[in-house]
Amino acid sequence: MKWTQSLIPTLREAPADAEIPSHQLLLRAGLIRKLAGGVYTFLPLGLRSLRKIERIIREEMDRAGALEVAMPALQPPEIWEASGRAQTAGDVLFKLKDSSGRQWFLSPTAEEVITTLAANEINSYRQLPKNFYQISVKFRDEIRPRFGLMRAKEFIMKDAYSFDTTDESAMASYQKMFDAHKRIFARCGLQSFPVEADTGVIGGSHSHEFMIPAATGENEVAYCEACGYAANIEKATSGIPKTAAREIGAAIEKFPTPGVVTIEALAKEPYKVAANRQIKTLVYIADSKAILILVRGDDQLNETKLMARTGAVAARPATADECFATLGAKPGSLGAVANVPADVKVFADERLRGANDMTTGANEDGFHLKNVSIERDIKVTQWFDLRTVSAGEPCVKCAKPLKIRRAIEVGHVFKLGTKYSEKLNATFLDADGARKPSVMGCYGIGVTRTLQAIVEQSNDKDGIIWPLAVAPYTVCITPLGVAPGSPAMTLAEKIYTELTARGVDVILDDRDDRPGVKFKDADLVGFPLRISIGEKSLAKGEVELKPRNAPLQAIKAEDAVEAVMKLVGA
RNA sequence: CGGGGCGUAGCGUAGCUUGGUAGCGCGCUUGCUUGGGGUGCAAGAGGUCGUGAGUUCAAAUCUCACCGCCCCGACCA
Repeated sequence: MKWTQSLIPTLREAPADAEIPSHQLLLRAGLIRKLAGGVYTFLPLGLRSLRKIERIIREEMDRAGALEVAMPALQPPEIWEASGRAQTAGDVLFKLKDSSGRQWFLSPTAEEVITTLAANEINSYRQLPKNFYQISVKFRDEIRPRFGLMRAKEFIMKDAYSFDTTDESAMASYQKMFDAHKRIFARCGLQSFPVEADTGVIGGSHSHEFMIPAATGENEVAYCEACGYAANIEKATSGIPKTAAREIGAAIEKFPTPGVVTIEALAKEPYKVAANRQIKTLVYIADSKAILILVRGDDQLNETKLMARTGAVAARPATADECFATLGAKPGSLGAVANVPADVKVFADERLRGANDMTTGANEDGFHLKNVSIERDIKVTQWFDLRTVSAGEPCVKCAKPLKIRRAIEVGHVFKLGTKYSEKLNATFLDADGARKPSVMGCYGIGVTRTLQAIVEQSNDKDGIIWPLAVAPYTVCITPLGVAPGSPAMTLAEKIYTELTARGVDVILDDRDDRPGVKFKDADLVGFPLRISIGEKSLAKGEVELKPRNAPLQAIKAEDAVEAVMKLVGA
């Protein structure tokens, strides 16, 4: 490709609405343009990288035995009603009507479609296991599109779905996909790491996310450098000890705390009740019903755990009015010792089990209770792990201190079990003559997000640094004069032709611009290799080979093609 | 949806407080110049100041509504 024949609209300055480096660079290097919030056009350069990522994905999925299919983006609501997700995932669904008034959903994912297919086409254990995948545009009515391609309303996703006869076989399919994902990200030049994850609205029992460490990531990951434990903060647990039991305290005592509505205030003079000796009482509205949650004063509730443990589909903190209606007091004086209505469930964090000598709200504004023993004085409906781990807590596996860092989620593998196959009748006749539901798994990669994650992970002050495998062009040839027939241009075209013939992606910067402009643009776009051809070095029979991430080296003009071939490993 | 901020040329921005001629840098066009890290000079083109209403002799500027965009939170590949 000749530069002047492509469209590479580089920008000196980043558009004001781009916040993070990768988003700015994708815009500045002329790879993408925004059409609307969360909706982007891929320009020629951006599309080339995208296609290379897709190709890697296809190769690895095929290698893992998955079968490529193409499912419709337009999906009938009935299958979503059947799976139950019309309600649970309703908020992200783009809904539209055709001219006859019939409703359709735009596909945010395809469990329902593939399970329907399996229900119709798979009848025998002899046909299993099977794994289907596709790479296609997905639509999600994201509450808040963000950071360019990172969270978009329309994006490209690879989604794969496995069907197995048994749990053990399903775990093997899961492991295959887990390994394939790992290889895909490695081949894209990404440093990824898998973490244990919550299963969310997709459901299922077992799940890992593939994370790319990045300060701008939307996820927090707790990990242990000693033993390798790693989990999304939404899922992570730690080996932190339970609250120490003390000598049996005296009877409960109510004491006035006028104006005290925070843990911190109660921890200060004149009360001096340490946060770890307080019980924090939270009122949540879970699926329209009030529930109470108890965590230690110095702990934070983990809402994802709350939803996962209680099975709630939607949960939010109660408003002050709702708290008052439930317990007769406002936030700041809430407690679970007295005045808890019989139909309000009380969920307590495991760390509080056995705790005594605790202080909590009295359900009377301006009063707290002390000498509370949680098992004696509070009717706990159920105990769960509900707290959020923090850095420095002992690892659950090896007790070394955990660390926490931010990361970008680029892939997610789930073991689904029979949730969908049962609801959508994806059953098969087993060797024993029994009809059984297939055991499923699903495996996603955010392809457009992966593209941006690569840029986020690999850039410097001058621009993008593309890994070889996913660069829009591998080599940029930069003649410093472009007059037709000039020595530099003639050699540039010769090298261009030879490299192209040998299967290397080359772009020839034939713009009649000053060298500085061309160098800056080549760095900004981030081509892995640049060959500069100018009169000075040409006088010595040399050209310059400049890897994007390594020092420049002068080489004999006639060695240029071989030198490139060696570096691209072809 | 709750909270915060912003909409002026392709990009970045000044002007708005205190109403009166829309300005700058980059980019673009033309000519000359320069020619190994965003060359210099000159001449140009490009704007219904997000949209609508209101106040006023007069609105980019003040008021209201709407739309769009960005950031923090809930969502997630």
